[in-house]
Amino acid sequence: MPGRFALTAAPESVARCFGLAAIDDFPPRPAILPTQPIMVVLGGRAERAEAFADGPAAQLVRWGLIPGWFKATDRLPAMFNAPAETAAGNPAFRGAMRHRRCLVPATAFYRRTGGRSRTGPLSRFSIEDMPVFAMAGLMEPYMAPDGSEIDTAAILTVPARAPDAGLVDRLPVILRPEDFGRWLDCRHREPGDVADLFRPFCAADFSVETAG
DNA sequence: CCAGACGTTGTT
DNA sequence: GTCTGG
DNA sequence: CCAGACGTTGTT
DNA sequence: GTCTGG
Repeated sequence: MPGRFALTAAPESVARCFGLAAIDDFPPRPAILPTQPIMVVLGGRAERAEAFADGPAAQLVRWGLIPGWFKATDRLPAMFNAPAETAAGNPAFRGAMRHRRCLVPATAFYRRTGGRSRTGPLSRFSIEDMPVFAMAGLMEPYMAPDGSEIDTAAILTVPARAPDAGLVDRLPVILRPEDFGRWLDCRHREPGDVADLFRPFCAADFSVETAG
């Protein structure tokens, strides 16, 4: 449940990690917050019916998924995370889970740690042998009342495993490069075919430092 | 059948 | 849109 | 997560 | 301080 993450790698580095044919330049972003634009990587035409590009492509979307059926008069929901355990059946995430699974490139994410009081220190999580890593995400287009369409996204989370339960309650789903293809292939893989990917790294797999 | 709900995490 | 509760 | 508002009434 | 909206 990162409520904050970072993407400070160079654009070429991100392009290489995700097999992107092209990438727009972007500045280092040490503190990315909900409702801000985030980069997502989606599958190409072979993997996704709505895709334009041949291969995986990056685009910017609003961090905070708005279900397509939300009415303008409703309060905008702040769905910046989605619990992976129930996402496939949840009306808010169901369509995206089936048709618009994506990757969210990051170099670190932030969480409060230490007990259930949730008043612990802010900790920075990174992965030593993966300077750029991928969080599993869901993308959903939203048609605004004025006719403009904005693309939105949420990051999937899972409960921390037993050894980490005292440190953090939930962690984002992190995908390994060998699983990118299967996750992004919404044409041939249904939610049930990718549910095995919903396991967190163990906190021991992260480098955790106190952060401001 | 219709009416109404449908979501997250959290103390920078 | 789609599911649940009444 | 942060930024910004923070009023009125009401009585199963 | 605490809630809401983004």
